[in-house]
Amino acid sequence: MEKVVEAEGSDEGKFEETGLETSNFVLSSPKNVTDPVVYKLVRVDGNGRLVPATDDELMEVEGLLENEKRETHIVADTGQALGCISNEVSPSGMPQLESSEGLSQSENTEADTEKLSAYLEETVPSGAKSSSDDHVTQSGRVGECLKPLDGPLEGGSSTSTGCISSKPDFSKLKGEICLDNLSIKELHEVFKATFGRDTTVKDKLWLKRRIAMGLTNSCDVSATTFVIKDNKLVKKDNEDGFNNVNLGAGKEHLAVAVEYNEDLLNNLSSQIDEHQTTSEVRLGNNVVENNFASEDLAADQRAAKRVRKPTKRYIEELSEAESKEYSGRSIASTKSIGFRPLSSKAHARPARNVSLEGRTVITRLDSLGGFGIQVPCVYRIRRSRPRKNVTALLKFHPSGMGMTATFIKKGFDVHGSQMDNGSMNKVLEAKSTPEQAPEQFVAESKKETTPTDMGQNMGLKYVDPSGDTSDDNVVTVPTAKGGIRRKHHRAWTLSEVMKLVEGVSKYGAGRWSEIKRLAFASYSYRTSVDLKDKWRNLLKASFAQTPTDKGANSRKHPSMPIPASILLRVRELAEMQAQASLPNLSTGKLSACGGGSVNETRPGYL
DNA sequence: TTTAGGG
DNA sequence: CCCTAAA
Repeated sequence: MEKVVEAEGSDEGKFEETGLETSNFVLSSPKNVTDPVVYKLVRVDGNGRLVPATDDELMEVEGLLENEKRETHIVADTGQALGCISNEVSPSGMPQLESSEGLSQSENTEADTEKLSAYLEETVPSGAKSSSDDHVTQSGRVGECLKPLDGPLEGGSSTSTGCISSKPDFSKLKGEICLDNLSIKELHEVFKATFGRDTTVKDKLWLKRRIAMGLTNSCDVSATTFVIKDNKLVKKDNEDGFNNVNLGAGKEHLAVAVEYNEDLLNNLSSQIDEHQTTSEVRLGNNVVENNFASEDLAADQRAAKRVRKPTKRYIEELSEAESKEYSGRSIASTKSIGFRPLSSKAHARPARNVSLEGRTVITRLDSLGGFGIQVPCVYRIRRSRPRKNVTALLKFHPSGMGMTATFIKKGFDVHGSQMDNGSMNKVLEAKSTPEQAPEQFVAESKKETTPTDMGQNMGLKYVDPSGDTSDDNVVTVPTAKGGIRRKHHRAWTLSEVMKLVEGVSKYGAGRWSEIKRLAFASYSYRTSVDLKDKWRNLLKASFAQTPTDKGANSRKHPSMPIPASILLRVRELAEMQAQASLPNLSTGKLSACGGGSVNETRPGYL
């Protein structure tokens, strides 16, 4: 808190490049951060010059920090809203926010997101960085980005809301869930029930927040007490009466310090989530967790993830992830790298382009504040089907590994230089599977909006906090035909199940690809087949277990107990559809065939 | 490519 | 979950 760092030229350049012209915002260059608590105090005045914050400003900022700790989420939210409004008002490409109130507000938001993205940039040395970076930045100033941002906002909640109407009940808690009274162990259970994965985090607050996020489909869980009712967080303290005035404070030359606040990160990740594609979303989530870890809350959790060491599989997936996930954004990222001051950064972070989704932890050597510091990075590796080519390749050439390695290495170097390797381009093209863009989601959610209880949760953005951070267990199963096939297992989270149920209710069972596309756009894993299988299982479970209501619930460990409410819904849907399809066919046939055909079916019985 | 069903 | 036949 005592350090005031001047933003680097590179950052300045970046902002200019990205065309930011808002009168003032705060820069952050986490690179210089030596202590994960806060940082960067820089003031920017109208002409874009950077001025190191003075001690006075520092004090001022400290005051603000107090506020921010509590109100950050609100600030961000209102800022968003404001941004939307002002953008709608002046869609003419005049993104400037005019009212002084609005100015300072959005300014703050922008600053926050900016900082966060900067932080992300640091924490997530991936190609996604620059794009997400730009994205966020733009969303702050250009209207176009706010639109897609608005859509998923509704859609996200709409999809999950419908089915949450049956509250997730953890057998112990009905209706109202009060996380405050739970022990850590209980919180762990709830956590698992909510996200389908275990956590080793022992921090109650963290758990509560996380769970609350999951249950409320919102990131806005920065309250200090956690009582969840009707999927909404009941806050004891400060009501929403707080009206975004406080922070506005109408400071033209505002120096804002941003701490590594969970709220901010959550908000950011949610914002990113809005319009980023899956992998980036994952990154966001990872960052959140990672950050928590850096706050020594989830250290062990991270440690758990670090266990697995890179294997052949890793290499394989690595290369695949690179080609598959990286492709879409790689263009953009290289582009942005192009106009970036220079790749001194890039050199500092060789791990950057390894893989967007890599879950494997790589510690990269980074220079933070002049010290060489090992920064653990969590990457996710895209789950993928085994590639026959690769395995074949590896079999044939003992050097197969080597090849793959060089391939990857190229990925490293690709950076600014163009990809000279034709084959690589080819791979990229071939493998590039542009994930379903948010737009689709938006459109869909718009037209699918049902008048039910959707409205209330409208504004809440849902980030499946467990989402992609959960481990994917890869188990190798020996197969008869000599090969060994890998079995990926990814526990279905409650939210996924709910999405699925809702998807089925909307589009009907059997239209898996539709459901996958529309309701699971953000889950790049979960193929339509997966959905189908899951539904099949749900069906089985619902019919098998509904009679004895406690069946699955009493069973503790086996697998995540699916809330009875959901099973009920499943059964209803199943029956509905059974009756929806059968009568149609039978009536059709009967009416068409008339009485003549009666004999054919069951002559003896009639 | 997507679905359905078996393993 | 994976695999595969059929559409």
